[in-house]
Amino acid sequence: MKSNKTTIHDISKALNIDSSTVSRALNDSPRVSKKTKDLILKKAQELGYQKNILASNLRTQKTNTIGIVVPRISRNFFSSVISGIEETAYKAGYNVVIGQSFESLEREQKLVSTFLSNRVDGLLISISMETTDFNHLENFKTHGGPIVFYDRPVPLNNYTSITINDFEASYNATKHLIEKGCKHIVHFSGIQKILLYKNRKEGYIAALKKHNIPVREDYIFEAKLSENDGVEFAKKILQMDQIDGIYSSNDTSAISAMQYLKAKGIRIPQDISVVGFNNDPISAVIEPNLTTINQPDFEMGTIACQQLIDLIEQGNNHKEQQSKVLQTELIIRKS
Amino acid sequence: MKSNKTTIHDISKALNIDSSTVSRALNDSPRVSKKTKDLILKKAQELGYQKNILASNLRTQKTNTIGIVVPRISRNFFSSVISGIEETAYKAGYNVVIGQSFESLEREQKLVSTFLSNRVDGLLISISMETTDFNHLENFKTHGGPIVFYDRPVPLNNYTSITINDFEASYNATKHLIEKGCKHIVHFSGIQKILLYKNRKEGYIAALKKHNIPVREDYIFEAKLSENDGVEFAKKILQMDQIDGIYSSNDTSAISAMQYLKAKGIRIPQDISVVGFNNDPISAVIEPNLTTINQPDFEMGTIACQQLIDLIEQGNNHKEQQSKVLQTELIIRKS
DNA sequence: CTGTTAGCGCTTTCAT
DNA sequence: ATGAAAGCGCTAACAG
Repeated sequence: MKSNKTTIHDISKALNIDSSTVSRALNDSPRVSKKTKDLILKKAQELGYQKNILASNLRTQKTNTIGIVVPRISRNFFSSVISGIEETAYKAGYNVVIGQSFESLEREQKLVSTFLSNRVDGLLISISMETTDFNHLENFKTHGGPIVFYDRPVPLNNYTSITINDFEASYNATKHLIEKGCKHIVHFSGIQKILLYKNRKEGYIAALKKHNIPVREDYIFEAKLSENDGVEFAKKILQMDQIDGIYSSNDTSAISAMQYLKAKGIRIPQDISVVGFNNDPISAVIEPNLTTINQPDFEMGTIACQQLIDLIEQGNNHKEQQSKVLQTELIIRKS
Repeated sequence: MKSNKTTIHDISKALNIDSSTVSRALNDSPRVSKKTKDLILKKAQELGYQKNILASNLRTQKTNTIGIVVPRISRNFFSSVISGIEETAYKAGYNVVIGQSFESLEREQKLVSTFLSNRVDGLLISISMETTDFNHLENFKTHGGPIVFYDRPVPLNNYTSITINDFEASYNATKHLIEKGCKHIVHFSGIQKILLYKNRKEGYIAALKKHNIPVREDYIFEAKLSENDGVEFAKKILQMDQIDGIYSSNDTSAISAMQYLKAKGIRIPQDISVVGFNNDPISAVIEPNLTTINQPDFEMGTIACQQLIDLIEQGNNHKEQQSKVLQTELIIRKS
């Protein structure tokens, strides 16, 4: 009643063919004659046979499963990445299991440990904002399987990672504002411990320097995690006179800033240009004229997943790690 | 190198204790003395032992894993439900695997079949919009394990389901508009084959009738799936004179309608009241004054998951199915 | 091309 | 309280 009891042995008995042959036939091995194969397949169908993957996995020491660790699936960027991963994984015959870290190191460690005990064949991970210690990942690599990092850069060598060229994206965004004539550009940034924000800030600064615009520390707003930061940012801006451009590399605070302004009935003046680092449709709705930096999210998923599969399937052949840096695209919306 | 080779037999040999005792100790069985238990636990730690779940699962015929089928994780409502599920599942010692159907019946069938072969202990599913045939689910129930449906109602008996009282939510939303003085209320609806939209439409109609307001078919806009429908809706509204209220039970088209209007620079006049069926922050941003129907998303996840776990753990004791209908809450934003 | 045999690592009677 | 032994269902040498 409970379970689908038909096993290869049932087929084996019914047909008087050894179970190993049945197994081979079911796996479409070339070492079985077409005749017996057909016979077996027919019988299998008839008995409603379904392979017991647990047994198969135990035997082969392979689960054909990829573990994904993601900060949170509700963020548009990440859910697109996941879709890209799924697509690639399924095509290659892999399943995926997803776990959310919710930006907590502790949860991330638990997830990785769960994936390890569940013997996923490899790991795709975008580290949490809290993650500065990488023991759990080193451990997974030694005892579990290959790891590919996506989106958030890590200060580690000998790992494959698929990231976005944040520096360049930031540089271009800032350059875009400068070319529109902006001279006083505020930058919404994030905690500098996180490489991503650091790189973006550096891109911003580089663009200013290149165009001989003085870098003013009071134009750089560094958010912690909370959304309150956005409100603070908005208030600060309102008190500043000369601002003619905003470049945000931090969605969360930018959105909350905009919401705050909107709630107050304040519109960002037309003569202030805004560029946001954002794949979320919400930003386009708040500011239809916002120029956005488009990140290749789905593509990032496909590439990261493909890399991981390559690593899994080639075994530990000491192949060189092949990290990739993807480019972004500046989407300029017209009013 | 590849795998964490330590097994219970290694511990067994190292300590000259039978592997069965080791197994018992590791599972904290009361039938092992505290002394040997401590000894074994210490050794296990020392050797970096990690249980091979695959073997354990094979033996026990249980994976401690719950399969979740969701139309798409990027929708805010669903990602909240998932968070609720995860929370409950982890607390009870279950893992979850998530699969997206992308509103396609075919993908849904594949997912369910994958979950079946992977021997998940039970299934939580919100069916795709295409799903009118339920064989894959009947099949899962017979050969796999219990199923709990969440959010989207299904025309099946003998299944547990956690849904929202769409009729009442709709009724209340419409009533709210009527009480604000609206007499010409447009309703954004969806395909009537889908029970959810049908129930919502019925709630809308019931409220009108109750208050002696004529039901006009030309006020009911039925969307297919595409976002274009929203644009059509917006255009229609612009051509109608008397409209003083909008009640949307269909997020997708409502949002696209609003985006269209916004892009055209048209604001919904203050004298038109809008109620939306929406847990998505995007709507609040588009229309800060929008009154929304708040659905208990996270809670739905916890309840559905708990129900499923109960079903899994009680076995097939023919316990009655306990479906639940959750209530919504009308969130009235003040200008 | 097919059969024999052994075993993946764990759990679980059944003895003792 | 512990040990012996069997087996979950599948796959993979190795023979023939």
